[in-house]
Parts: sequence; structure tokens; C-alpha cells
Amino acid sequence: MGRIPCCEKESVKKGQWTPEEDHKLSSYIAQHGTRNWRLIPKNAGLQRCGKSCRLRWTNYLRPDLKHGQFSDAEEQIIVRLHSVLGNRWSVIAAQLPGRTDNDVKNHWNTKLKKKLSGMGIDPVTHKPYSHLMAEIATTLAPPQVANLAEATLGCLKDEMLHLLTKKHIDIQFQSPVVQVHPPQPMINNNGTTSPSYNITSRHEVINEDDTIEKIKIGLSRAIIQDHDPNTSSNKLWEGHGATISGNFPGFHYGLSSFVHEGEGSPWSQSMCTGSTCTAGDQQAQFHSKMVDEHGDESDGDKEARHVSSMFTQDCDLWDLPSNDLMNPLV
DNA sequence: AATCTACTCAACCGCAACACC
DNA sequence: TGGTGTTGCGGTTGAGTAGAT
Repeated sequence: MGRIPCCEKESVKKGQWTPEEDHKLSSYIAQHGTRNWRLIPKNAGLQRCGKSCRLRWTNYLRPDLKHGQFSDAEEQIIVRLHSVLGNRWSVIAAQLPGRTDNDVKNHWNTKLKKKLSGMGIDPVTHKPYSHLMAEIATTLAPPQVANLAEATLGCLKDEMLHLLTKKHIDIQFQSPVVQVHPPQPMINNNGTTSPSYNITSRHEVINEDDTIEKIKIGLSRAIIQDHDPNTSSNKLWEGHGATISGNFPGFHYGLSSFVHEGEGSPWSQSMCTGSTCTAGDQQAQFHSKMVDEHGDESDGDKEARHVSSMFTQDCDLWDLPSNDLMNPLV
């Protein structure tokens, strides 16, 4: 006893749809509607599975669909909703007229995840990587923290080198502060402008090993400082064979590494104010709000309706061109 | 010019939820 | 109430393509 297949596998065509098939399906649905997808391919004269027809219709042929690039505003909505709802693409797509869950999912996986990662934000939790590392560090003993810093640096080094070699950014390190200047308009080939980040310091030459060492120390300190913000010059981890002072001026990592202090991305400010990301709180608030207002109601449409009430803030534009973003650490 | 690599996105698959009997 | 068929959803795959080497 197995599951009944949705169609006769042998006689069913797979793969790309031809214009002729599209036309057959469209004209059949225009006449008869979309009731009973199992019968539609048979009646429309298509050698396709009903499921495949439904997918083709909902993701491509539906006349109300919007094709083409996602706007900044749409991206903002996706990111904001994803921070609260997670991978519930259908609910997110319901807030974007003309977009399908498949569109949203693809756009997230191919573009938005990378953008967030490039900004130092974990696309899963929507928290800065620095906070995640700090959270992990709270569960570790000092030697393990050092290992974590080491491992993290391995990733950061690769990402930075990748960025440097790919984009030829003039990067020089100042010990231990790395300054990233606000974006300067850069004229693109098509005549438009995009912000260009410039990272500079007082040192002229990159000494990779030296820099890595400095970052390593800074990262260890930052992790510990994040763990206990009240400790500034206290001796930490005493009794564990390691003593690290907490005070560490000027070094920022994660999100702050990519935006000039005080001039961070408007998006990042709205999502992660100051040093405390609010995404988790938003999720908790949203959840409790849903439960309070609707009991155990779980109907997708109702949920989607109430999700729209979350948009009380103006949508901010992305401030980083996707080309300048690094590959995700995820 | 040929090959390789990375990226995009349409389509597929399996599972869960829902509807109906 | 349980069984069966249908629909919807999210994860994943792979063909096509653009850019790099």
C-alpha cells in the first residue's frame, strides 16, 4: 500500500513548458476555471500532471502576476516579514501583490540572504553575527572561546580577501580600528550611481598576519565584552588560566564593521537598533499578538491579513549594492 | 574560442493540511 | 470518525545563461 500517485507517471511530460502548452492551459482555465487540477490536463489535452499544471498556472500564467525585478520596497517587506515569520513564503507573498511564494523564496535564496550576510546579519535569526557569537561564547569555556574566535577569523579572512580581490577596494587597517567611510556615489556603466564603500586607515600596507592577529585579539575581547557589557576593565575568566581585559575601544565587528558608526544602514537601524537586534522580540511580540487576538487560529489568510498591520514604518531603501556584498557565512 | 564557474529561476518532489464522503 | 482524494506549501534540483578564466 503506497501513496496513490497524483498522475500516471509514464505518460506525463516533465520539464520546461512550451508556448503551445501554456496556451492550451491558459485558454482552458479561462473557459472552465481551476477546479479539479487532476482533470484539467486531461480535458485541456495536455500530457502533464495536474500538479504541474497548477504550478505553471499559479507561478507563471496567472494574469495578475508581476514579472521582473523586485523593488526595494518589496525587498524590505520580505526581509521584515521573514524576520518574524521565517520561511513561510506563502504568507510573505500574500503581502506582495503579483508575487508568488516561489518568486519570494527564490529571491530570498539568491539575493536577500547574501545581502544580509554581507551586512553581517545572520539571515536565519536576523541577528548580527556578533551577537550570535557572543551568545555562543556565553556557553563556552575560555579556551573554546579562543577557538571560536580563531574559526570565525578564518571565515572573515576568506570573506575579506574575496571582497578585496574581487572588488579591488582600497583597504588598509588601523590598529585596531577599521574605519569604513560612508558610501560615495559611483557612476555605473548605465549612467546611474551606486554607493561605493571605502575602507581606510593610517597604515599603508596590509600585513595580513599582523592584521589577523589584531583582529583575533579584538574579536576575543569583543565577544567577552558583549557577553558582559558592564565589565570594562575587570579581569575576566579568572581561575581558568586565561585573563583578558574587557575594555576594547573602537573595534566593531559583524554589522558595525560594514557601516560607518552613527551612519548605519537605515534598514539595519530599523531592524537592529543600537547594539541590540529586535527581530527576536518582534517575533515574540507578533506571536503573542496573534495568540491574543485569534486564540489558536492558524488560518493562513487571516494571518496574512494581520501581518499587513505590521507595516507601520516607512520602508527604507537598501544602502548596499548587491555587488559589494560578500558570500554568506551560512 | 573553449572551458569553467557561479548564478538564476522554473519546475519537481514529498509531506501536511484540508475537504468531502 | 476514519478513509480517500485534492490542494497548498516549502525544500530541493537542474537546465539555461552570463561572466570569468
